[in-house]
Amino acid sequence: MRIATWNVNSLKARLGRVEQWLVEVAPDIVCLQETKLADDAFPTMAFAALGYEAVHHGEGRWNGVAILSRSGIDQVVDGFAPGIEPDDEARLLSATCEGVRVMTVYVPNGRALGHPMYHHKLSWLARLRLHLETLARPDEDVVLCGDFNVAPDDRDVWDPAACHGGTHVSQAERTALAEVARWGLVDVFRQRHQEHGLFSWWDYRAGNFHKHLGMRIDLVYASRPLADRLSWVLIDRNARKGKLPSDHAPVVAEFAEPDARGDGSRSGGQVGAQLGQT
DNA sequence: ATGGTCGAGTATCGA
Repeated sequence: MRIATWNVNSLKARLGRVEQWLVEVAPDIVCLQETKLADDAFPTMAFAALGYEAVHHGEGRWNGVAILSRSGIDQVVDGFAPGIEPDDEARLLSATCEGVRVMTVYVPNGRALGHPMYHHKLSWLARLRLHLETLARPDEDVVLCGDFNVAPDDRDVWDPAACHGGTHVSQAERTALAEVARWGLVDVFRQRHQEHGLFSWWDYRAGNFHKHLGMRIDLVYASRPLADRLSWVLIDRNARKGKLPSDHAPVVAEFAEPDARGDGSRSGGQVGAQLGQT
């Protein structure tokens, strides 16, 4: 089972590239973020034509998250589970696809340390932990993926000194993210690849992509039973290249079937951390 | 990166 996550930074602006990428990569399940669409503008038919059922939780101008699946979608929950203080923005969507509990998230950016939106971000991550506790169990197959707007550790930024004092790297954000993971999730990319400098997002400005000034903030968290079946995981840096790219690259993870071992044998050997290193 | 760019939408704001 191949699961992907991609912050597309406007699905309207990106639909052609997303369609082409789906054909090339053929994921079974896709988590999208920042569709920036209202639900009635979501391109359901375009995805159906490629064999995907889709659910979308959107609001219009900003945010917006979606799940695509080749094998059905049930038990859909928009936003936080009942009983948790609701989010008035469309940043979270949960569904069950082929026996896997799938959650797509677009965590608030935070703007600046100490800004009201920064405190909102920390509270949002605390509520995400409650959401997991409410909707899933760590001994099931659970995947939580998306744009977390937090770089989990210093290997995930180009220069920790240059980033110091900004959002995405503060101890409070990292602790809040670690609390989410402590529910019972593994960052499968970091489990498989330990090197510094493997990024999923690069600012559009100042040629940062070409200078390799980025961050790894797009993450695939899997519950232990699923993480134990990881065959390979990579960042598709090629999707950040060329005309009108998103500022994020997709992350793709392949998991073996439940009765098989995730030792990479199904992939025919070692698979690297990135596509398109140059 | 304190912004050189995008995408929203049409003046600026958010990332």
